[in-house]
Amino acid sequence: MKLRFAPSPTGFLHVGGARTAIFNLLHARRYGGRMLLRIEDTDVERSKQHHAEQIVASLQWLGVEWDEGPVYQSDRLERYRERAEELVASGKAYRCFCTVEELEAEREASEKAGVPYRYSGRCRRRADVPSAPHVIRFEVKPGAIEFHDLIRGDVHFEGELIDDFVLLRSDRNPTYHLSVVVDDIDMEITHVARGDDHLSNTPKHILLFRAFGAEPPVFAHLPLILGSDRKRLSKRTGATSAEEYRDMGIVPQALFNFLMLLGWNPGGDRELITRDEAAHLFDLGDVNKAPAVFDPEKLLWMNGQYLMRMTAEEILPHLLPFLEGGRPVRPEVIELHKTRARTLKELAAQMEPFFADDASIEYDAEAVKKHLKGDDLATRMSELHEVLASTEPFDVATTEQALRTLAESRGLSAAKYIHPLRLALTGRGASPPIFDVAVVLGKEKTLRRLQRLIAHVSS
RNA sequence: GUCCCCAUCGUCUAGAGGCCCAGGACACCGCCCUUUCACGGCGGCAACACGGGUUCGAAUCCCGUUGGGGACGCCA
Repeated sequence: MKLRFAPSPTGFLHVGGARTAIFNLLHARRYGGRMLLRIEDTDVERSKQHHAEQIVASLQWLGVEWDEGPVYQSDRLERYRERAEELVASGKAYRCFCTVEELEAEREASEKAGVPYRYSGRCRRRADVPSAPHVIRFEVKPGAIEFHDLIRGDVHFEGELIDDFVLLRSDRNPTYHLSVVVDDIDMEITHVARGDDHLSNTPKHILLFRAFGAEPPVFAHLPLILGSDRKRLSKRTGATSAEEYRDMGIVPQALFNFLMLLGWNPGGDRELITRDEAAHLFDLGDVNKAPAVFDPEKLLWMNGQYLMRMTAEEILPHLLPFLEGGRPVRPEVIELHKTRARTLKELAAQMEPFFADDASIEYDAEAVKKHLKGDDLATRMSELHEVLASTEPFDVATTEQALRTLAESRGLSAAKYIHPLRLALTGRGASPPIFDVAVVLGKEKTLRRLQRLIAHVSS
């Protein structure tokens, strides 16, 4: 068994493409098959090398591995020409000398007449004049074309409704139909899992496989991923590329997991599942037929679930790009925040107070209004400073005990000390448990920041 | 327009004739935990598009309607 993911390098890795890659990989892994990465760059106008590189990088980031490739179709142009000529020689394809202008005129005329356009086939019997510019077209014979799709079931098309499609363009470069089929034969692909949008191309491909005397592979057409507008996911309704999700702080494992669940589920009520676990359960035949709407909100939730389950060491390499100037981060700081963030970006922002200079802590206006009040505030904080200064050891239990004892001795609630202390240490109204914060910050910084708050409220 | 496909809570889905007056998850709303914020726990809101069949019995099978999507390139 051998599967392939075959993106065309005309842009970034689209999440729809990413899911196709994931499903191909999972099916291959499940059945001990191989996975090929093939770059379909036969459209010289639109294909760009840097896009190919970005796609490769995105797949690596996502954790989609391949056993062969990447193979570039642009390296195999001669092979496609050769095979197209074979079909001409055997009478299954013919040279068409119609110009693009002529064809456009025909198309327009049909549209005006309100009849579905099909190429007239008028070049079919034309004598060979190979020196003049021409394309090579495949002759589609009437008759039903049927195939079994792993996801769609039995599908059938009428040959009468299929155009004589172009195999080789006038610039001698192959079209998608030719290169895909030639490659799938040469590379011994057994299963083709691709987007639904290719369903209507499949009968053409089957005809080509047969014309080449090859057995068509098993097909599986994946339903599309829709945006919240229920149309093909597009920029209009949100981020569409894997890169964008990486840049907003989504961890690759979470995106992989989320995408995998669009149209498939591992059974039970399980939702959090790793790539390697899914590799034991996945089957293309279990994929849903209906298209799925991409819900960014749920992806965020899932990312949060991954963050809190990952160790600080696992998070760190992903987090680094979100930290200013590659600052050193202690694992304890990550541990303190990872259950509170849904993205790496949020995580980095929440960790800010731990990197900041004591002098650069800014007090959140709303929190100030709420917690920095009372005539005795300065006194309270001074006493707290005094108590904490003599607290030994400076650990969570001891500092907490010290603060509570002080509060009790003054007949005040602990909150009267805790909230201002949080403001002093983080500048914010919300943070991880304050004694954890103090301990991770260390006695020195804690006292300095508290001192600074006292100065602030005394002035 | 022509061809093809799809149809369970707002969203992702479970469901392959009786186990379902439909289960889980996200989101939302309560409550609990917590003198913050999260996490977590408990509870709530919320769906079988519609109409005909078939059957003792239909979310599940068939037909139609409606709605949605995709494809109709010398793009992939």
